[in-house]
Amino acid sequence: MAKYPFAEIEKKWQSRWESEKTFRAVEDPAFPKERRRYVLDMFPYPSGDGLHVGHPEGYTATDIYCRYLRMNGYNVLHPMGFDAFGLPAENHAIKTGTHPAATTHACIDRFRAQIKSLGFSYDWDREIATCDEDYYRWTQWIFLQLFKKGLAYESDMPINWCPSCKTGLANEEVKDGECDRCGTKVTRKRIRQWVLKITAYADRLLEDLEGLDWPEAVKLMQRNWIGRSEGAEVEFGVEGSAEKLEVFTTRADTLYGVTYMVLAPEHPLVGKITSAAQRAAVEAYVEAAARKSDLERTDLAKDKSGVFTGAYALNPLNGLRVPIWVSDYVLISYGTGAIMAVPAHDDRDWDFAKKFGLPIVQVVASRKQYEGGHDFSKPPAECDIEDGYSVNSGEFTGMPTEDAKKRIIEKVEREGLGRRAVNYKLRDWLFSRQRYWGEPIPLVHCDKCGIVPLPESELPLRLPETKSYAPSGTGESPLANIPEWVNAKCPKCGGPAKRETNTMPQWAGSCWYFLRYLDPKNSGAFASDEAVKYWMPVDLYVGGAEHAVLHLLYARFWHKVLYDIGAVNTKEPFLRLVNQGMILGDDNQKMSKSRGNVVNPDDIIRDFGADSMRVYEMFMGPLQVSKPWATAGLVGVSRFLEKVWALGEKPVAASSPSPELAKLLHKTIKKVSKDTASLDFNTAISQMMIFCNEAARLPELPRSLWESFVLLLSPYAPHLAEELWEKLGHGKSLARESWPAYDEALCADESKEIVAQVNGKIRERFTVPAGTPEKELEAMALALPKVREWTEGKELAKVIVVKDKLVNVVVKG
RNA sequence: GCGAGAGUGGUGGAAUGGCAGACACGCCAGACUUAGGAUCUGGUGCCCACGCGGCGUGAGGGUUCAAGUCCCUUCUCUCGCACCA
Repeated sequence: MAKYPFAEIEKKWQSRWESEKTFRAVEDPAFPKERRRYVLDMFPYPSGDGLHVGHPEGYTATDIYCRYLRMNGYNVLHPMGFDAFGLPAENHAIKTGTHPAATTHACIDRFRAQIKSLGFSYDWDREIATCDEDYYRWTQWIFLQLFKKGLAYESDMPINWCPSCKTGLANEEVKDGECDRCGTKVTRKRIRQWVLKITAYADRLLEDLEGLDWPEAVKLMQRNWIGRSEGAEVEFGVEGSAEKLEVFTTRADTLYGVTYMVLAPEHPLVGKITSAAQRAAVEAYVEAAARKSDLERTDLAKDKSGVFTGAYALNPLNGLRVPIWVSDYVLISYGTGAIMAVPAHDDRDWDFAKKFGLPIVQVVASRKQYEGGHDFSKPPAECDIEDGYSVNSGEFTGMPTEDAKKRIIEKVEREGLGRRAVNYKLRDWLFSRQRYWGEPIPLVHCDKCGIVPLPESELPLRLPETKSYAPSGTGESPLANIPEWVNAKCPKCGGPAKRETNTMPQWAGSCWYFLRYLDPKNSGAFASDEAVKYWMPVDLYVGGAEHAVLHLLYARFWHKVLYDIGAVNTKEPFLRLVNQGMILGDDNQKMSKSRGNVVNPDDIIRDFGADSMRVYEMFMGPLQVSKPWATAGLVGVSRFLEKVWALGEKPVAASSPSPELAKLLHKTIKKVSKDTASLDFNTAISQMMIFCNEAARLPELPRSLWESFVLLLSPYAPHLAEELWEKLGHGKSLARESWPAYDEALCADESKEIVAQVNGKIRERFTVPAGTPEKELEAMALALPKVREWTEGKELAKVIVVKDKLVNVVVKG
């Protein structure tokens, strides 16, 4: 049998789809809202390496789903674009002097061609690239809205600095103390930065997760990242000083157990309260801590360090005098940067107290201890962080932890010593990068007027041309070296002003790209209200799990801001999220150049065709799990498509199929429909293989049977299916043909094989008409020779009958 | 350390609490051929005194007439977080 001419067929149909604009999406009001779907892929960063077999996995999944939806009468928006600002192009520019735009556009062209070679049904008229002026104009516009709402501010807090990328990083971009991008150890650096107040949206970002159809794991990661915790801020007096020491605690019930206080080394009070005797030691400690990177600070987590300040704090509840220490186990960036230490009920405080010989007082007891008359005047044997009953706690002694918390906070509030408070792990988003290849931040610094936003009419603020892309060396972006660009007029007073030289991080463009697809050519707005209303929100968003917090949290934040200013109509951008699993190398390891296990989609398409590539990637296993690539497995899928092609060469008959085959067809339609709708593509393909194996036995194919099958196959192997459809005499693409319907009655078997079990073990099988009553099944089973053999001489305890399935005879003895 | 998920043939993987291993790869045998990753037919979890008997879903318990599936304990792997008071 000749290999089917996939190369020819695929080229033919791809160019036909393109010239006929088969997959153009139009905002046709004839489709009611519930008949519209927005199906989105996470757009790629077009790297110089080209497409990876991991990319087409998600893209194939959404493509199959979209094709299925169209055939089921949905109007589908399915766009593709490019996340095009980013460091690799800039680094290449530094080395070679090539403009990053040139590099990027070359990469985009390559990516686009590769993506097109897989025959995806994108509406290419809506393609966008985040580095295009026409696109980043609106990224800048959104930034200005954030600025105007007071959600963007300058700060020169110490930031995470990647010495290799020569740029600041958001907390989310630091993994294990290393740069998320290049793996370089992150250090700390103080430079002026732009920061977005994402924390102002913390509660909403948390609450609105509830209604989303997202993987629980991703929601959990976001919840943990936001890290909301409820507690109280309590003020401690400082002995011999007017200063107040404020701490945040979630365990107000342990206030009587405070035996010392700890300030973060960066805490402003450190310098003020340190005694003369301790000053030298404290200063040395603070300096040493400042020199440590975040990684070093967490590396030393096991072994606590610290210095006594010589000062004492006064417990607001019991007046007890406790020493104030400085230690880097307290973080300046969380809560108030100071803690009340309760070593009896906090592991970290326990370790610290043990190391420095500080007192430990038990104030919470387990029920057992409490009722057993335990002696609470002695220090406890171990640290216990569980809830229980308050002890050694004055008027609160005896209360369960929950009550004690509430009552103590009430008392603290009543007496003006503190207040109920909520804290978040989430920090504001470090939004500026000291790089060239990103969106310029559309602000100027004017001596007279301060920070002034550019008028919206002056957008886009274009990146200037330059010869040198190298960082300025001062930690500022290369833009700072271009005086013609930096020196500008203040839009407010007309006086001299300097442009902001920081650029935006790569996340900026991807925060809203799904909105630009709605109306990509609009020059008066990022998208028209009509387009937003027509398509939003995104019904299905498919992409890698690596974006679980970063991109998805940032995009949600921007979307909420846009919602607040009335620019979009939904609180959340992505209704349903699916993470495709990673495709590993055939050695079960992550694909990487250094391991030499990378598979190039171009090679696969050349040797086996795009349809084989598509079907194989879907046949490997469930979309959501990681699975290793096996070219041997691909061969199996390729053979399947060859077999389909061979079927297409059989004569087509007007006859109707045999009842058995008709039944198989209807079962196949049912299973493929259900599994495609639920993205269970692997089992849908398996069912089509079963159908083909049967159909291959026929000398000729009944037309109705074969046409239905070709339509079922078309979302999976669209080129092959189109060709077969044409061979069947149809002049038009099958992309908008109706999806085959199945007859439920025809799916049911009229006879069933019943399993006869004795004590749960299968002893015999027999066939009966479907729907045979339980009573009859029982009688038939009991009469079987094998069953009689195993039940002989034993007492019949009971018989369980499951209609159309089994009879289980339970005997004793 | 904490949190989440996953462990099924030689391999990828199927199984509303009801026949474990669909489909595919690989392998074995045969047919047709004589080499462009061919096609077709049959077989293929393990053990066995091969009697259609026994054992089998990481391990150990439990619930149930019936457990890969539900519950408890435990081990291993993957991912995420990691002094967040």
